[in-house]
Amino acid sequence: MRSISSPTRLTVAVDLAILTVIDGAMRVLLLRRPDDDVPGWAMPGGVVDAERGLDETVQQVLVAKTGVRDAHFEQLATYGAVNRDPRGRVISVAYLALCPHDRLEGAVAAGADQMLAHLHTTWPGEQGGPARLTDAAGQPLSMAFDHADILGDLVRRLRGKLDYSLIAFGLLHRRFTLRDVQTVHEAILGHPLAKPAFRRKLLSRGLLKATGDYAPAGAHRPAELYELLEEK
Amino acid sequence: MRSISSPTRLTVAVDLAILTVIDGAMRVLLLRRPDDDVPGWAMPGGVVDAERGLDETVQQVLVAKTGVRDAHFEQLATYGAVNRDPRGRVISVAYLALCPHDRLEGAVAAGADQMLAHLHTTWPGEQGGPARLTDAAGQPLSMAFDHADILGDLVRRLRGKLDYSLIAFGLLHRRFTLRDVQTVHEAILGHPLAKPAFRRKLLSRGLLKATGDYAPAGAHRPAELYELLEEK
DNA sequence: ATGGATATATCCATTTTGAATATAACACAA
DNA sequence: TTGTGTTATATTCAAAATGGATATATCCAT
Repeated sequence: MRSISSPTRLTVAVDLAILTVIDGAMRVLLLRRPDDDVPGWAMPGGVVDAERGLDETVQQVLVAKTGVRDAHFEQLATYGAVNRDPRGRVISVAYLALCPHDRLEGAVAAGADQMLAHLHTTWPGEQGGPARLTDAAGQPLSMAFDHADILGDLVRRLRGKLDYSLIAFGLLHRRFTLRDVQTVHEAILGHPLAKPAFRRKLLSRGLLKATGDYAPAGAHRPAELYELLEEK
Repeated sequence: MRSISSPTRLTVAVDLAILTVIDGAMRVLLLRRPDDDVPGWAMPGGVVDAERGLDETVQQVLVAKTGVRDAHFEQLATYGAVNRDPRGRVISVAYLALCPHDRLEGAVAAGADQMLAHLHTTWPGEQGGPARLTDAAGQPLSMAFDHADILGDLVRRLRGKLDYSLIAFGLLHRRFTLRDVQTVHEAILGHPLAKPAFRRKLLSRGLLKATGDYAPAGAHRPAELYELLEEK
């Protein structure tokens, strides 16, 4: 068996969009780049080394930055423009990781060097374009590299897959109300949905099982808790 | 600005699923691996070098292997398991390239070392799993690397995007009949479609313009030729 | 008890879908 | 010229899905 002679080798990194929904708004974990480095905010990431697969590297970064071990993650796309990193050629494989908000809020303290930024789009539906990231005060954040483009691609993909994938449930706890699911859908889509139609379509997917228990509520009727059926 | 000290560098390749539809069947260009190399059939590909972006590399491979310059292509996913190439660590970014069949048949002569293999699935719908590749006689082909898995992912993705993307039109000429579009859809989905419903839904997308010309036909009514409206 | 709030259920008109049938245009042969 | 086979195109109808509005249920606070 012939071995590969002397091929070009490049730096390969994974970048993680660690996503959650808080108070009906998409939030993504961003880290501030060091001062003497590429300026701006960026998604957490790490270089892929020779002994680790892509998924292993993602899991490692996820645990290192958030402490969360069991988040659902999936690959988004790979970005390899020659000048996307001014320090040198880096191929970045972007991943999405989904997490219920309290898991992240517990492990990630907002500070000067990291935050759960608000994630918006300036375009409707699945049109596409860069995302807009803002801080808690609504001020726009300056993004490093092509990370605003990557996050724009992410939102477009989320909107497309929302209705036929289990993405929404990765952002919820094991048990949730139908309203919780609707809130997640509205946060991702960026517009409100009609409640009866949403509920009907969600239940008709045959994915959910009513538990018979009810969420603690305020001065109103409590909502029933559902959970995902395990598919075989 | 700090430069990256001594990060791990890996071989990065692009692999191309060059797809077409011939006589109602999906076909993909495969090359036979050299005898002293990894055995089996594989998609054409090339190593990404430091000065070329991913898309540039794809275009280069496409022209080198087929002579086709204006095929539509898009990224599928990236495969980076540690042992996917027995010769060493290679990160493979898989791409889909779409081509009308006569463009490929003209440039790619079927032979002992390359062929337009038949591409099937053994699973229905968008369930997922490896693809099944066969030669002109229907004999299964032994695939190198993880290329059967990649092609399975490709088919699943195609089936999901077919109804709301322009994928089908990348496999057709500039002018085509509605039946041509249906044939492409049926080839990708792997099952027949009802003609009136297909036609109604296709036209209601508002993508097509009737030309007033008709395709030469045999002993039957000729079909009108349509073309894609240019979107702005 | 009453009212505010939210969950859940029901209803109805409209649109979309699936499936079947009818008509049109062409080539070829009797 | 006329009939027949074949495929394209048009029409029709019932069933299903959808959007929107309204009604009812359950809880807490007053």
